[in-house]
Amino acid sequence: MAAPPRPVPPQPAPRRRAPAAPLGRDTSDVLQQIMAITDQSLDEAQARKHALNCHRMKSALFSVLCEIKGNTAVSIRHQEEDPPDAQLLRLDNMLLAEGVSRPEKRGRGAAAGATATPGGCPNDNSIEHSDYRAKLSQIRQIYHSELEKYEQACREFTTHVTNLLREQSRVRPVSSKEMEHMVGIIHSKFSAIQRQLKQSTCEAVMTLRSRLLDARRKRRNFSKQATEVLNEYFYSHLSNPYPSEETKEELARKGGITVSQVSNWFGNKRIRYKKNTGKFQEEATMYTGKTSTASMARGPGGQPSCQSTASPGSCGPFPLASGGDMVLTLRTLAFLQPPPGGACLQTPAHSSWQRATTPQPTSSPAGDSGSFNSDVSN
DNA sequence: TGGAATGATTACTT
DNA sequence: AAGTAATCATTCCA
Repeated sequence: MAAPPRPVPPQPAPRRRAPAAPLGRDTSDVLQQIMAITDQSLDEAQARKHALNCHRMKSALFSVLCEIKGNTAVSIRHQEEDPPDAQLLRLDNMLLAEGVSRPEKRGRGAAAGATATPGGCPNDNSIEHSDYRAKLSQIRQIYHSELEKYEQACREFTTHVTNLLREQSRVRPVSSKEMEHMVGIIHSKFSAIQRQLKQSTCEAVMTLRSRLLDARRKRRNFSKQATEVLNEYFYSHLSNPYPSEETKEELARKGGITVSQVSNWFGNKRIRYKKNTGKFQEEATMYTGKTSTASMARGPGGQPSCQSTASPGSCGPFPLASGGDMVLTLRTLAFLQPPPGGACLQTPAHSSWQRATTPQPTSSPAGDSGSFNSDVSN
């Protein structure tokens, strides 16, 4: 087998001294002049450039440069298509989702955040998120103006470089591929800047979100209506303050809050009540008075949604401090007679709650030793 | 302005 | 999965 042809070593680019044989003295001079341009001032260079353009050997020089270029075969590093950058894609998606990268639209903006934020009535959301929307709008404006600036600068610089290359192409061979390559480099540099812009915009949006949309930070006290509804249920089911899912839904609807807020409220209430029963006596009295009045007005069985009444023999832990609950007391008395077998027909009360809230004689500010612990719904 | 009240979150238990 | 207990973060009020 014949040995593969040895690659021809690239000829060194002509430096100060031109190859003597094929080129004459004129050409050598011209080349020297070209090389010297880099050491000259701008004005000198311009003058020299003009002189070169008008030089009688210009076309000869051009063809020589073409030949040299052909031989040295300066390969334009093939600019492989960048694979779609995952991080850039994420940034773009996020900016799109936040309504930053799309043109501003009325009423949009924080919608994603608003729907994700639990709690509060819808009005609250719109009021609280208006601040967010305003700030997001500012971010959007800055983002777009910066983006526009970068694009403008990119266009100008590309034009400038292209013109420069076109002009140079009069004295040296510049292929369209080279031009494209150069333009590609410029674009990739500018897109790096744009990525930076996108990154910082995303960070700004994230900060804004956490500052203005974080549910815990935007805590609002429930409306009086909601608190009343919840307290009424709580104190009227003191022996077993564990509303069912359906009841929670109903309470949520009545109070204009979410089911999870109802759950949170009952969780907090149970804990805090258990921890400091005495502190809640006044409140308990108030609500048990209210609900008993209401139930008297409604008559027996007036609370269809309250299915988790205390079971007989596991009466509510607290004495009814207020008067006006004669009916309740009598009803409670009735419950003191355990049914045959003593079985609980109702939802089983949570034993831990009952254990923990077993009435302590000292915890009753009313000191009414004659009254019975009662769940008013009984 | 400080402390109490309160809604939400989190780690853990049942 | 629902509840408890501790804690956080915010709001309210004297």
